[in-house]
Amino acid sequence: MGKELTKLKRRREARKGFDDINNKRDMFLVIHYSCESFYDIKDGRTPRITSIAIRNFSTGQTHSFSIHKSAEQSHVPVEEVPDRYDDLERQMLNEYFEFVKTRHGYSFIHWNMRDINYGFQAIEHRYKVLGGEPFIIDDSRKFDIARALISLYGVAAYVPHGDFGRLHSLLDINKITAKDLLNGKQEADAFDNKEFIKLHQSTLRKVDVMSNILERVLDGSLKTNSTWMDVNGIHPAVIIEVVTDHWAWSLVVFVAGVIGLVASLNGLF
DNA sequence: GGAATTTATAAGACTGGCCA
DNA sequence: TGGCCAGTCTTATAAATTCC
Repeated sequence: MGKELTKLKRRREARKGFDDINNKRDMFLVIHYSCESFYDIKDGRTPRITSIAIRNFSTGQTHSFSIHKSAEQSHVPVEEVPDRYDDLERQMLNEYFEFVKTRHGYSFIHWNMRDINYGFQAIEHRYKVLGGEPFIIDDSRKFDIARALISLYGVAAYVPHGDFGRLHSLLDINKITAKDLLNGKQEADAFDNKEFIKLHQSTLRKVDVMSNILERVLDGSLKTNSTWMDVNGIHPAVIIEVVTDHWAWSLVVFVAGVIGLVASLNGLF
């Protein structure tokens, strides 16, 4: 299969994924989380999780888990939070995994949460480090909206990466207000400055804007830099590959060959 | 800002058809 | 049969992408 056809296939799969979400909106949860900077850790441990937000795509009800919330529940003053990071992070992740465990049949819509560096595996790993036994969400219940958008609109065309990632660029293009929303660097700085409420609000805001973007994809109103041809996968190369790859084309060539052979034999005899 | 992963491109190896 | 050429496939490398 040619590369244009592969892209076309991915586009169809992404579209099907979005259709599934649209048909079962109440069974999808939008998830995002914040953590320490990936780069500033010197002792080799993985970055701490600072807050997690999970929003029901249908109802908009949002559950959140954060270090500062855990601190408040345990009556730990903000200035003492760094000394109690392990306890508070563990408490937050206890709540998170209890929540996830009770969401049978739900699927999770996420933005690039796909590896041990940043993703579900990273959260599970942190919980293990803190002595917990994580509940593993099956990969079939995860939908990476960032990848799906690339499949749907094209990797190069749809939105620039910009200084703060594609999510921020997408918000700019669609004029979605980014109030309270921090970029990665700002989130890392907020953690260093113990601004946990800011971090929490940013995470909540991100699941909100992800829902907003998803809603626009489903109703077809999302603005991107992609052309109509990019979105619909109509290019001369695609047409050529469809024609040459399709079994019907082979059949046509075969029949034409037989007819030609018969005609030439008739000419001989 | 770091590093792993993904994607795109280039280069080389291989295969099959054609012709002398 | 051997050499040449074109097309295809595989591998290697480079560039882009990604998260906080």
